[in-house]
Amino acid sequence: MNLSKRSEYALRALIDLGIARELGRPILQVSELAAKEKLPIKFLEQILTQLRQAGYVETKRGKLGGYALAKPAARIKLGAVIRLLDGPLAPIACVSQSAYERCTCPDEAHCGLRMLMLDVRNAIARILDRSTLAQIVEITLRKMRRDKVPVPFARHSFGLNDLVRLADSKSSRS
Amino acid sequence: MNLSKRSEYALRALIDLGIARELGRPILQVSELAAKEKLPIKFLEQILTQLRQAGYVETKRGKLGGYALAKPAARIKLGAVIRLLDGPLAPIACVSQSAYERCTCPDEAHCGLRMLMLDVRNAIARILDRSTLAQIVEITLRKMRRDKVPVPFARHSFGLNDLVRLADSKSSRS
DNA sequence: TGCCATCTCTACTGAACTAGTAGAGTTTTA
DNA sequence: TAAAACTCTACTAGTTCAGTAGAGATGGCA
Repeated sequence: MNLSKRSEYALRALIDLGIARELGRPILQVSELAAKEKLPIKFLEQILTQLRQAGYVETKRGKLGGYALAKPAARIKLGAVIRLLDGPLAPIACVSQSAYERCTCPDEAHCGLRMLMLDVRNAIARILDRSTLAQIVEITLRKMRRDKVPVPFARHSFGLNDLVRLADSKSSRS
Repeated sequence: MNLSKRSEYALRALIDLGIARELGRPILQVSELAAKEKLPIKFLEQILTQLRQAGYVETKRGKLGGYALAKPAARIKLGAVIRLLDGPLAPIACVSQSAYERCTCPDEAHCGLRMLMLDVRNAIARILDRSTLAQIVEITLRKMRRDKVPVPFARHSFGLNDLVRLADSKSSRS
């Protein structure tokens, strides 16, 4: 019943992109994402490429480039993301909707194991196919604000980039 | 979200043993189990050994030996069997009850991914930790009888063993 | 007693998968 | 034009999966 690291990192990255957009920073760089989640940068890059090819994110190349969500967070279903990276949600192929395969049991209609696993698969799919990135982002932000935890990617939380930008604007004005 | 073959075969075997006991045949041989489910016999043997060590089945060695459930089917929780063979039910370690491990995210309490996966883990556990072998066996048998499908391991479905026994009893009477 | 069917235990293995690493190449901006 | 980003392809060490193999122990029966 494992979620692979690929899927885990993909979801973390999407959630971060969702949060950042919500806070007015639509584009994040791989290095930022990797740093925040402490992920190997090259591996994350690969995953983001996969997400781009599937239409979840879009990229801006060159200096000041980065990744952004390619569609509204409300239209990104988390189940679909996991299916993309990890394959079917179902514990065994004979109860998969997206990748059904007959199993070796003589009579599916009277297979106890199958009935059980169908329940499990439906329970998983009910959660994952209903929840959208927008929901997760919203809940996360609400919780953080309620608990007065500093929100990541916020404009007002100054990072190195902000300092640089500030210095630039000052020097150009002088 | 995969169930390994190990777990799958273990559950199939347990269900078969449960059905067989219900029909008055408490002991089955590996060869019978393997034949019915079309599983590699040596692999199944390994799995049954594991089930024995964990106290789910007991064995009778020697001629006419075989495997039987070691406790009432109502006391065998399917979640526990899967945990034994496949490890924790949770998709990621930071939401596992049985094998919790901290993950790399800075703040678990405000991790969106964690909230989602906690939901998934609970949904899975709710099903698997509540359902017992007895339930599965009962449902399976009821369905089979309702649909008039021949029930496996039944005494009245004559196999080689029955013929032998019949021949024996006849010759002893004559 | 000896035979044979059964379970037991340990070791091995090929294939696939996982979680990366490496590095040269392309694009864009300042 | 240099630097900072993304892009693409290839490679890999380690682990897991799904078995296979075979010698050994045990118990029932003739």
